[in-house]
Amino acid sequence: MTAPLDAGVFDLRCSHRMPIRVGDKWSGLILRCLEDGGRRFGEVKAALRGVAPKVLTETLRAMERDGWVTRTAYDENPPRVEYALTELGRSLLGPLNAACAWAREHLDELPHAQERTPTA
Amino acid sequence: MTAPLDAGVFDLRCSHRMPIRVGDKWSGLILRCLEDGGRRFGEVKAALRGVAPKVLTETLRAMERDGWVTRTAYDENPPRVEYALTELGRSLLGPLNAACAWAREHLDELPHAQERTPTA
DNA sequence: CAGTATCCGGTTTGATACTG
DNA sequence: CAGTATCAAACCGGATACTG
Repeated sequence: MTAPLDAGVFDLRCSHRMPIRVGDKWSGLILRCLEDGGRRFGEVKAALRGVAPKVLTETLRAMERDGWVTRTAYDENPPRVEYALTELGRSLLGPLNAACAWAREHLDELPHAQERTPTA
Repeated sequence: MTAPLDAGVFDLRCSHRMPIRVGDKWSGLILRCLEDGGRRFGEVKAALRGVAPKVLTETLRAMERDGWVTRTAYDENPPRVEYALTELGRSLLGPLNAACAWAREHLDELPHAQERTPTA
């Protein structure tokens, strides 16, 4: 099992707000959540502070449909479900890192960086 | 003056629909419009077939505020306005190209590529 | 725990017509 | 030509409560 996700993970890896995003509001962040290994629904939800369970489910299902993540449900009680990146999903980390690198380098040049929509 | 924009430009450079986008719906496309030099409002509008003038204006103004493009109005009649990339805006082409490269390479692996929301 | 079911509000995008 | 004004719709994204 991988280390628990630090709640401040996104502040550490790359700036939270960026002018480039993957798909919808949460997909890029979820990619980051899963890059070190499979995570449970609750883990991802906790890392994405504030996301509604409905929205998280929708996003994860969309990513599953697109072949970026796998969903594995274990028949236990209480239930346990694990999400993990596919090879395809992992390949998205390349362009995502390029975007994060750009943000780290140029974010301070954006006059209105603080008001932009939240992204990955 | 640069060559007129081919109406099919986006089909040639990289696939029109991508899982990564810049900012809002049109910003990435506009970046592509301007990468070969300044363009007039009407040129960009024609290349982005179907965009409402209101939306295009809003998007261009937002990009201007963020320091990605410059707007130059010539006091002529009929009026002429030119939009061009700044150095900062040009630097976005790096990550954008990384995203386009990803799309070219993996788009056929996306089960639902056709139904995704339009992006850059 | 891992979701569904509802309801809801705001932002985003658009169609259309008009103007300096 | 390069926009603005107005109106309308769609589309997220979210709050909250509930369930196997």
